[in-house]
Amino acid sequence: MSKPSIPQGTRDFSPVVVRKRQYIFNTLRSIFELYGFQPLETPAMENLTTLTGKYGEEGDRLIFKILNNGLHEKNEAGKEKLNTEWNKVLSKAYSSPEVTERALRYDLTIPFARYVVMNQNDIAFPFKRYQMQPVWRADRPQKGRYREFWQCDADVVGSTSLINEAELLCIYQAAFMQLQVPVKIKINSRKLLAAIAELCGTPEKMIDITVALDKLDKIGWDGVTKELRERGIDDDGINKIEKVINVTGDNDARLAALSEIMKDCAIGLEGIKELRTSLCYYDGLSDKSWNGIIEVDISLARGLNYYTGVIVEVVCESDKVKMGSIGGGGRYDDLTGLFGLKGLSGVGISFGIDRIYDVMEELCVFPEQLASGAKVILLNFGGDNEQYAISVLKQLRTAGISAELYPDAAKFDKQMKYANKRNMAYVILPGDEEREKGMVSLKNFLTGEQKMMMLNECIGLLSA
RNA sequence: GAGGUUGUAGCUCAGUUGGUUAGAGCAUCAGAUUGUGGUUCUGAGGGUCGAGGGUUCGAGACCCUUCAUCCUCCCCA
Repeated sequence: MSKPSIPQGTRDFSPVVVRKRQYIFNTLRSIFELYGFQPLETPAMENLTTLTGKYGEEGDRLIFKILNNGLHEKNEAGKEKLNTEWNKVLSKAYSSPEVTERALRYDLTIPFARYVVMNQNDIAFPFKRYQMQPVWRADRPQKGRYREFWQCDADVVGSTSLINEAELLCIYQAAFMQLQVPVKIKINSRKLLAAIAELCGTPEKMIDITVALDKLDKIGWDGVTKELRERGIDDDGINKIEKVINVTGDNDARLAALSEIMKDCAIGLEGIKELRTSLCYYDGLSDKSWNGIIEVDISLARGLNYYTGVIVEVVCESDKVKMGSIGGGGRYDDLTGLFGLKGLSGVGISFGIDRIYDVMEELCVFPEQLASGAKVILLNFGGDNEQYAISVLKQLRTAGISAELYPDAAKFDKQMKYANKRNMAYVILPGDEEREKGMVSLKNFLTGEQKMMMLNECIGLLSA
């Protein structure tokens, strides 16, 4: 049995799918450029030491490691050493430079931080970059989760201004407006979550509280209560958290109510002030014709530990589609500190390309013309007619018309069927009669209409 | 890391309590049709039933092992 296959959790993208994906990429790219972001690409592989320890214990296990080449060339002593190291690698989540020194990138953020640190002398800060590349995780694939998937990030480093937060919100707005995906943008601040932990009298349990709160959508308040208890929060604390997450009304009302609850908590007030300022800048920058909403959501936590300020998440708001988060991001105060460059603040957002694709497919919002391929095909009647077809083909392409010639003088029926399957808009039939008259017959494949005409007229028609 | 699902033609899948030579649709190729496509009609090719072992007179079906696959939990995007 030698049926071909592809590795688990990877996908082929057929022509139509690639066109649709490129439509998403192109849309996002043009928006990033409009906002002054610059493109960046980094290698598929990084040094393993760059990646390990950055994603937590769980994350480290999911890094795809690349086997060193030249493993067989060791001398006797080397072989023995390699053998012991190899066994260690096999027995647990462990890595050894003897066996592996490189790994596939796990996300775009750490390579970006690495790039910034390496090029700090050349970069003009604040540095705004966007990056759209595949990343790899040795995770167990399941629905909507792959071992190779694309991330699309936009970050600003080297500025603490909340104008950046507002601009990133605008980018989200513009992107989902253009892609015609109805969304809600949820916004919160890690400082408010820290304030909650402080209110509970357990500031050191902020991570526990955020992890539990993050599940509110999934497991409901009862589930969260249970989880909070397990994580060592007392009833008094839980009551306070309940009070905070039950704050309702529009964003102004929510923030006002929160500042009342947190009036004695400096970090909470700071978080509220930041949210107010960000939303104020956003108000000045945003497109008022957008019909989505931005909502302050105190239960929004985001999994990643490195966020320190404002955090956002985008969820699809259509009745027709059930989909979780399709984007998210936030501010992180010291990401480059991991590589020795301290005090550089950054804020970034990410688009979940694969999920956005699924949502758009479900909502049927891809432009229709993406489906068609080349515009016109010339049938091949062989002999002199083939020569004639080639001269016509050349003139069409010179005129900028996407055209192709059926390469073999196959049966007429077969060529027509091919044209049909390829979704061609037009067919040109350069046969004996056309060649002798120096004309072409152009058939509109949608209407079935066919007419013999001069090539110039044909080019004019196809250029329209 | 834990639990479950499914492996039969290129693709999607039928296949009865275990019973002769394993089927269908789609796709491919040929013909009806030598310059008019999507619809028809006729015919053809194509399978070590994921792999290995076992039970049986007899296994695609039952048992064991193994590999692959998809899904759920954990975690994440």
